[in-house]
Formats: sequence, structure tokens, C-alpha cells
Amino acid sequence: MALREPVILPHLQDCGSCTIRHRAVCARCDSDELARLEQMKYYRSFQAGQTVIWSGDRMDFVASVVSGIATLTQTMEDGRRQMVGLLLPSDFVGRPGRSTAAYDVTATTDLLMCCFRKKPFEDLILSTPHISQRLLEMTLDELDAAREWMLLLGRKTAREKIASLLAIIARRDVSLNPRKSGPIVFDLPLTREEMADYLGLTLETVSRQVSALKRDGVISLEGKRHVTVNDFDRLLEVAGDDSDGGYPV
Amino acid sequence: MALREPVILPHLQDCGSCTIRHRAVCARCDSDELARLEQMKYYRSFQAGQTVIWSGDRMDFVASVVSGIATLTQTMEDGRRQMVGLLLPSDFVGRPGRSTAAYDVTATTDLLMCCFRKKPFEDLILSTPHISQRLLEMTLDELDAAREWMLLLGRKTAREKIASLLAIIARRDVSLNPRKSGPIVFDLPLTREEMADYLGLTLETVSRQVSALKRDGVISLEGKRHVTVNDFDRLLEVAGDDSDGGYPV
DNA sequence: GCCCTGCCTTGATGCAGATCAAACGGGAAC
DNA sequence: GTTCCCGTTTGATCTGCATCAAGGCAGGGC
Repeated sequence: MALREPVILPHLQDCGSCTIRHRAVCARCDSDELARLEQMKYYRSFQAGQTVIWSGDRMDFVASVVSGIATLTQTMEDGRRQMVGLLLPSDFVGRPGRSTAAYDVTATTDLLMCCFRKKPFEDLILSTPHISQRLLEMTLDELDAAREWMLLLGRKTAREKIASLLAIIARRDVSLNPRKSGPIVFDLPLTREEMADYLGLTLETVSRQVSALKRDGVISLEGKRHVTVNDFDRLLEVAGDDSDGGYPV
Repeated sequence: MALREPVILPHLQDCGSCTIRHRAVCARCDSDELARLEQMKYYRSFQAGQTVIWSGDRMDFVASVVSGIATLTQTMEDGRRQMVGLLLPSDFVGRPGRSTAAYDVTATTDLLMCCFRKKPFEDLILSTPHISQRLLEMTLDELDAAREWMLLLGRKTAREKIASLLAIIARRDVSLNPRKSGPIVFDLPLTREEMADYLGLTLETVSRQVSALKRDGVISLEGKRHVTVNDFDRLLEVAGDDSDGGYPV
């Protein structure tokens, strides 16, 4: 198969939110492959709060997030919940070679996903090595992120957990909309309860620790969601991260 | 590239410990690829307790475990440690496309690894789609395991954590040496401290909860390491796992 | 305006697991 | 045999977070 100059899938140009990560899957596709991808693709949209798919359900597609935010969660019978992943625009969901969903996938904001029928997608990657290589790379990044999260869940204090989460969101935000300088400002995409589910805490503890970080001047709050990080290095310090700490979420 | 009948790499036959997982990487290789793999491979052995590689070190190989057990751990500056993975025979370690280690890798028993020089290995998988597909599959399994572990670390009680770990080891043990019926018996491959690092607990709590499971008749102990699982379903129940609960470790 | 609802904050109390401390036991060296 | 050492057990106490409970606040419907 001939490698070519990068070609971007039309739907990725349309959606306006395509990122390096997503684009890279398609950048080396030739026009035949692009046509096949176009054929098997379709869009689905969800409202905030809607469930995309329940753990254990039949899942006959793979997808990437075009816009909005979704979460992956696991639930125990008695209702204890743990978020195991956060899907942001360009993130991939679904697993070639598996037919049922392993996690609950829920839209936390209005959500648009670009889906590919699973069977033809699997056939395509079998004959298109650079796509499976790209998937491997993305999966390894996710594995690193999951393992970083294991350290957080197993060993960090509530305060460190909150600071870590804020740092990750801040970092992600900066990389998406690079800014001049000065404080980092963003809106939290998660409720206190969702943050708690992500961090292995209760929502009360999240609330208290966010207030504590505010009281200590590490962050400022305007309303409940709008966060200003006054000093990012200070935040990292509170998070207990090694100086570099580049989460590959 | 022509697919063929399965061919097993000589070194896998030699080492006597090759498993389905490892074998599958090579099963479809043709003789040219086998020769290339043979050329780039070499063995390294470590004593129990030795460090294979430190996080951040240059890592110019990928490897698979031939025999023994190794752990992947992350450490915070103040010494808090979290184990993020357990490497058992046939498990793969290292990451094509990355040149430094992301975790400390430590031999917890005497360890033999079969290493492949990274550069030629990367070149080989670029031209050998079924190997990168197999790596993708293995990585997805590890990701699932990591996420299952996130639920454990974030939401399970100490007692549930211990029971979950014992269940995983028991299950793994049964699948490696299938047995008639009756209780499952195995030796713990980890010290109490290593178990604690894996479970996000202290070694004292591990010790207490193991004793409690023994007192309650869920397991029996002979010495500190030799475990008998009297009733596997009961163990799963204590672990709080959904009935099926097949960890793909 | 009012009330309702969803999300969040704050306070009081309880408990699981951490921490500190001491002793046990089995294997290896002698 | 004795001693040492390491991993482990057990006990006493402390504490960070969960739990239970009561408001607070902003937005939307009427």
C-alpha cells in the first residue's frame, strides 16, 4: 500500500474539532481507504446525561468523539461507582475484536460521536497497518494514563487528588487553546459528583477540598465551575506530581 | 506477506514456558521474519529483588518474560509507592516508539527475560501487521485490567481488595495448571508489602485482612505464603465482583 | 413575585485503615 | 545448639475521609 502525503477525512474537516491525535489515524490513508471509511461512518448525537451504551450491551460500532464529553464508568452491584476514563473530542472508543461494551459510557455534556460500523472497520484495519499502529499508540497512551491514575487512586490524599485533576484539565485546556501567558482559566466539565467518581472520593470531600484550595489561594473560583489557576507550579506541587508529570490523557 | 500455518519461534520452544499469548505473536510469522526475530533477540536474567530498569532510564529493548515475576511500580518523591502492573511469564514489556522507561521494573523472583533490540523490532513490526495487531490486542487487555484495578483502588474496602487479589492469582493459577476439581491451592508470589503496594494499602492492613479471611474460613494458610481457597465462589462474593468477573490479566 | 429542583456547601459525628510500636517465627550463618 | 535477620503478626492509638444532616444559591416554570 502506497504511503502518501497526509489526507484528512472530510468529516474531520467538517466537524472543526479534529485534533492531531484523530487526524493521525487518517493522515496516511489513500483515497481508496478514505472512501471505505466514508462509507462505514455515521453520526450519533446525545444529550447531556444520556447513556451512550451500558456495560455488557452489544456494541457493533467503534467511534470517536467529535464534540462534547463522555465518561467511562464501572459500577458495583451496591452502586459504588468509579470512573475509569474521560472521553474528550478526538478520543476513540470501542475495541476491535470485542462485541460487548466493557463500561457504561455516558454523555456528560451534549455529545456528537462519529461512529464506524465495527465489522467493516475491523476489515479495514486488517489491511491497513498504519491504522492499527496508530490505534496501538493511542491505546498505549491510555494505558499510561490509567496507570498514572492508579497511583492517584491508591496513594494520593484528597487534596492531592483534586489538585491533580485540576492540573490535568488545565494542561489539556492549555494545549487545546494555547494562550499568551498569565493565569490559566477554564470551566470545569464535571459536576462535583463526577469529580468524586473519578477520584475515588465522595462529593462532600471534593467540595471541601476545592474550597480549601481556594482558601489557600492556589485557585480562584467564580461561580461553581469557573476556575482560575493562579500559579500552575504551585498546583503541581500540591498535586504531588514529579516536576515533569506530563499525563498523556 | 503470505500467512502460513503456525510456526513457533525456536526460543519459545526452548524456554518451555511459552503460552498461548506469547506464541500468538509468532504463530503467523514466516521464516524470514523468524530469522529476523532470532537475530535481534538476547536473554537477560535477574535475581530476586534486582531492578531491571528505573523509571526514566533509557530503554533500548522490548522484552517478554520467560520465567519468574516482575513488577511495574511508580514512586512519589516522598516514597509512597503504587504497583501498576504485574509481569508474569509471557507478558510483554516495553513500548515501541518510546525510548525511556515509564516505570520501575523490578524482579520479585529470579527472572529470565527474552529481549529484542528496540530499533530492529520496531522496523519489523512496521512491516509485519499481525505483530502490531497482536500487540494491540495485548495492550487492550492490559488497559482493561488497569481499569478494573482502578475500581478496586478507588472503591473497594481492604477486605474486598485482598479477596480480589487472591481471586485473580487463583484464577491465573488454575488457567496455567488446570486441575481436576476441589480447592485451589497456590503459593503467593508476593510479600505482604508488595501486596500492599499493589492494593493501595499498608502491609499491616494486608496482614490483618488475610488473617480475617482465614479466620472466616474463606481461605486456609499453611505458612505465610501457601494458600488454599476453600470456596472460590465465596471468595468472589467477598471480592464484590460481579458474578462473571473475568479479569484479563 | 413565588416555589421547586438540582447542585453545591458546611457542620457534626463515626469509623476504616494508617501509624506507631512491640513481639513472633523460621531460615541461614556460625 | 545460638544468634541474627527479615518478613510477618498483633496491639494501641490516631486521623482523614465517609456518612448523616441541614441549609444555601441560582435558574426555570408559573
